[in-house]
Amino acid sequence: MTAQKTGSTDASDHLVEEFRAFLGKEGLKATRQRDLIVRVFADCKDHIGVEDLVQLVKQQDAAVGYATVYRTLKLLVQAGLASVRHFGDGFARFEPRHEEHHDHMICEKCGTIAEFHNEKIEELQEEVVRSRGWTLRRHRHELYGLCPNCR
Amino acid sequence: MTAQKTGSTDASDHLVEEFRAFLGKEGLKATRQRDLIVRVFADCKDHIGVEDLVQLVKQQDAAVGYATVYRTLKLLVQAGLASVRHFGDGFARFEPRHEEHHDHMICEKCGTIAEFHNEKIEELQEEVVRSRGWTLRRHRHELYGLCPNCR
DNA sequence: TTTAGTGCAAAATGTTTGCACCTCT
DNA sequence: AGAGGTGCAAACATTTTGCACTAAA
Repeated sequence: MTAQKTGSTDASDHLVEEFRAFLGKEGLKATRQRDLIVRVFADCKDHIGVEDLVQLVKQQDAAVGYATVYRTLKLLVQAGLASVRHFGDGFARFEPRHEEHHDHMICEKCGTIAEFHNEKIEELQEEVVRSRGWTLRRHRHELYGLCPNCR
Repeated sequence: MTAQKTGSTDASDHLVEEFRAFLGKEGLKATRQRDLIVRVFADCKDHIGVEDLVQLVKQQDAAVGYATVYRTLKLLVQAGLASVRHFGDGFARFEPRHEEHHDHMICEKCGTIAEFHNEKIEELQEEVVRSRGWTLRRHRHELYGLCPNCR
């Protein structure tokens, strides 16, 4: 085998597996680059931007280009294995899809991103939507403020 | 006077007034273009994109350029008279600042945008943030789904 | 061997900016 | 007169795409 597997973990192996399954099902091909990108993506911190991800990937294979990373992330999202977020700073952030849904708190000073979940809010959202005759498919709920360190 | 005032309303006159006050206070100048842009902005439907706004403005003065519209909107936001929203479709939407805060419901099929407000959700947000030692400055809460017509 | 993927560079998109000229104050 | 504004086109930043070449299946 020629592909390196530096930094592989259970989590990344698992995501690579799932992604390969998706590719197979869709008649798409598994490639060295896709495996690498997905593995790096699975192991890095959440809410990573493409720029940062490319840097990490290039540490293991300098030949991988932006286009491939963009294309792979798009496929991951289509596969339901990742989700995109736009926090209004101009570029997209990606995170592996978590089992449990969560929303985000963003520190406007240091940029820290934390996660939160509140079941009551989720229920109220449903209620708001239903009472107006709409159907809820997804939502985005972001709280911007100052984290404990920056207050 | 040379500036046209087609379509002027109480609402638009009021916003123009406020904006002029802001400009004066900041040592900036009131201009024909700024008046026009603000007037059109105040009278059109909420959540307008720059593209659409430019079209409306050009109907009254074809010489006004994109740059001026962008610059004026930025000033309006700085003045606290308008706010920007990014709904993830790539371009910014603007709306005049309302007295009462509200959030948005977006139809994923026809693009309709409705507004909602739920005080209980607002309180729960505050609680989430406070319990983690954060301070809430602003938030974004968007519900994506299907409107009654598109279900 | 056929179909899809890759890397590059060019294009596209939404937004900002440099500059010569114009216009408020 | 002088500070600031405008319109244009060029610059930007992020993301997408066309194409010749390469690699899975």
